Amino acid sequence: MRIATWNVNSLNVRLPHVELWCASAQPDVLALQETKLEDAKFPRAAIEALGYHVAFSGQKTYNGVALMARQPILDVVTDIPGLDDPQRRVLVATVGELRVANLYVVNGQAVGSEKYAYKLDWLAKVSAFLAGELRNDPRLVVMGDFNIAPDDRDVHDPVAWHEQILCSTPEREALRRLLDLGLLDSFRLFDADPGHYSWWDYRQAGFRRNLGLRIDLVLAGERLKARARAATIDRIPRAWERPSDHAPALLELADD
DNA sequence: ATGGTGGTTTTACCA
Repeated sequence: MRIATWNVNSLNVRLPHVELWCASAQPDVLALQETKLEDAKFPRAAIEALGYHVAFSGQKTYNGVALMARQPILDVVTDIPGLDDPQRRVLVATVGELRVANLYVVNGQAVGSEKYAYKLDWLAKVSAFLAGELRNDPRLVVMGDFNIAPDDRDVHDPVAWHEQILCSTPEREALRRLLDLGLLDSFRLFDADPGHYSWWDYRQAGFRRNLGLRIDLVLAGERLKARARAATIDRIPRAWERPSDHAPALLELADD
């Protein structure tokens, strides 16, 4: 089965991109971030017409997450105990035998800012919640826009980004603590090389010049490791007209 | 050169 995550930066604008990409990539599970749609305006019928079940947690203008799946989506959680947060960034659900967490991690704006403190606090609380999920069922996949490049291989210019937002040591340590619960960065099961990115800034012709970061991750519970067959980033939709600034990241799992 | 692009209940804010 194919599991994917994609920050679409407005599903209103990117619905045709999602339709086109699903037709070719045929993901069985697709986590979307930055839908930027309140639930009453979510294009449920258009997604269902593609042959998917869908669950969503959105708000006007900012944030918003959704989960599409070929199989029914059950036991949905969008609010985490101890994190009373109007920002819609989390959707955890059961899809077949998998427990799936879709995260739109806080960007953080700048190291040392109020939003940075919120990011680190958010990561600690979400990680504590996911620790419980992993204890319940280690067939957990945690995917989304992490807004953290795990290490310098994931950064086009590690000198320029040194200790900057998305790359700072406290952010990387927060991600490490999440991984240490028993999750694997699936992309790194297959490719240890630098130069693979999932996000390119719209500014400065970032994509054309390949000035990217790998911040969109599919983390797999260690119990899923033996079933992992491939982990990739599909850059093709980043080159389409009026693209999202993110590319989809995928994990292919063999059947149990 | 402290900018730049793109999205959104837009002339500010977020990424």
